[in-house]
Amino acid sequence: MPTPYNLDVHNDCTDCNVRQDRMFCNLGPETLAFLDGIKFTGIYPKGSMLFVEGEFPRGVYILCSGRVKLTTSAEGKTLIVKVAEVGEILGASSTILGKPFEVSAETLEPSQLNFIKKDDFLNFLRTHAEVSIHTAQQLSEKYQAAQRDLRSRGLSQTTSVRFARLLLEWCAAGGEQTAQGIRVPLLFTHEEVAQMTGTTRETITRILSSFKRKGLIEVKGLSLVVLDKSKLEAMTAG
Amino acid sequence: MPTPYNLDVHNDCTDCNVRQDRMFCNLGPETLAFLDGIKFTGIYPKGSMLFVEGEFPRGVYILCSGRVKLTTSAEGKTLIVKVAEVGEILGASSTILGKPFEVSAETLEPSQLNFIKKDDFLNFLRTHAEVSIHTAQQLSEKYQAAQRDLRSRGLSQTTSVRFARLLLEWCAAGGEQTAQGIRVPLLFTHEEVAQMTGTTRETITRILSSFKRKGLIEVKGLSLVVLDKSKLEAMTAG
DNA sequence: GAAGCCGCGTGACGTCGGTCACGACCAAGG
DNA sequence: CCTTGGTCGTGACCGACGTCACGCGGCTTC
Repeated sequence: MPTPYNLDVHNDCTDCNVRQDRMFCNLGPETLAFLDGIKFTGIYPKGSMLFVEGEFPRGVYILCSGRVKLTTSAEGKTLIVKVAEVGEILGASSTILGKPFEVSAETLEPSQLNFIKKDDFLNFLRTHAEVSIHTAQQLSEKYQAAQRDLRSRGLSQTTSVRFARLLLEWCAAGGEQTAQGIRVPLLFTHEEVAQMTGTTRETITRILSSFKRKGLIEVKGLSLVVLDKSKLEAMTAG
Repeated sequence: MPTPYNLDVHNDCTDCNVRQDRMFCNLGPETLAFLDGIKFTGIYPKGSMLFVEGEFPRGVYILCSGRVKLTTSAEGKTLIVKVAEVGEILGASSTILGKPFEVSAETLEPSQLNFIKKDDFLNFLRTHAEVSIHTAQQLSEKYQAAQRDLRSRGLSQTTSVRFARLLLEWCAAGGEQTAQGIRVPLLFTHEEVAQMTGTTRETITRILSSFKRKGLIEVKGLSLVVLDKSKLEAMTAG
């Protein structure tokens, strides 16, 4: 059966095959059935704004497939806080606190998300301890990730180090070991990378050339090869 | 009855008078009684290390009175991530995830904390939905605070702006309105302020003098008077 | 009172990186 | 064919801030 955007749609949380450890939707059968009753499944094209910074939350989204970038902006500049992965819950902290969103969420590719209305979600938390705990786990992970980012920003002054760290994250997430080194796909433009590391496009271009000159990396078409991972790691440590 | 460090000790959570909205320990009577059964009250002098970055969590602490600073360090430098207030729970995210602490916690003054062992805490979460929800709320607030910090660091390049933001936070938290302006106590050394804003002691000294020269603030002994709050706000916005 | 130590003020210097400006390259589309 | 728009590369400039160095005042400790 053809689906919009060639997306593999999961209609039923109960027999969803992508549920795994630590994902929000990895719940017991009774709880999943309840979830099926309150969720609204939606398919979104690339570039959809799920919610915008400053807006009051109407509910939470669970990312079933695709990628979503979380950003915050001021005076023209944008900072990409995080790129959410499958299984994450988006907007939970704001919904729980009833405070405006502190980030905006935009799909980077066609994505499937389940929406849960605010009151349904809060009630879901109250009545299912399991869900509260999963939510607490997700929030803990987000908190720790933010913490690591803060640390990286606050303690390592140079942009090169932060970029090296980002490269290593890419290796860990989507790296493919080859003879020459680890190949990672280039999923972002220099501009976007700049927004992730909190710098400018020009600086990213310059750091890339400097890394190439030093023999740390190589760019081959649409992918990047990390030639000397250990040197990158040495940079981020020292 | 004299107590160590002249601290007003709360032995019994059930009739504790400092519980308020949004604090972790603001719970129903049955839940509080349960909490009383699993907690260990401790009094700590100034400078006690409650836990250290990298260590595996043995449990969580609830701050009953006093102030605790949360820090992270690398290569000699230290970043003060946050100063915890009464009612906060410390170490929750690491304990929930079973991952090592990503920050260190040190008392800034004599403080009372209740300790809950890891297994007791996790069981407390599972059996009391109310507690899970409170924990999720606390984590949401910490997450949002970290988010705001990240935003401030990533989008506003100048240190003056971040310092202005910190000043405004102090006004909101412990400010006292007077004829000339808002008086806030100077609770930290320049070095500590530098560690909060991610800069050096010298820079803080210079920014302070520059703010004085511009007529924004005045230092009177052990307190600081904000003369022109609106100008500070204008800085942080633009 | 002398000798520390600690927190603070300030000057000189170097550098990382933001800003501006311009040109090359590639795709889409009239 | 030429235009338009987006991404990438690179050079020139300069301002903010980290680093080093030193002096000063106050506080403990002997």
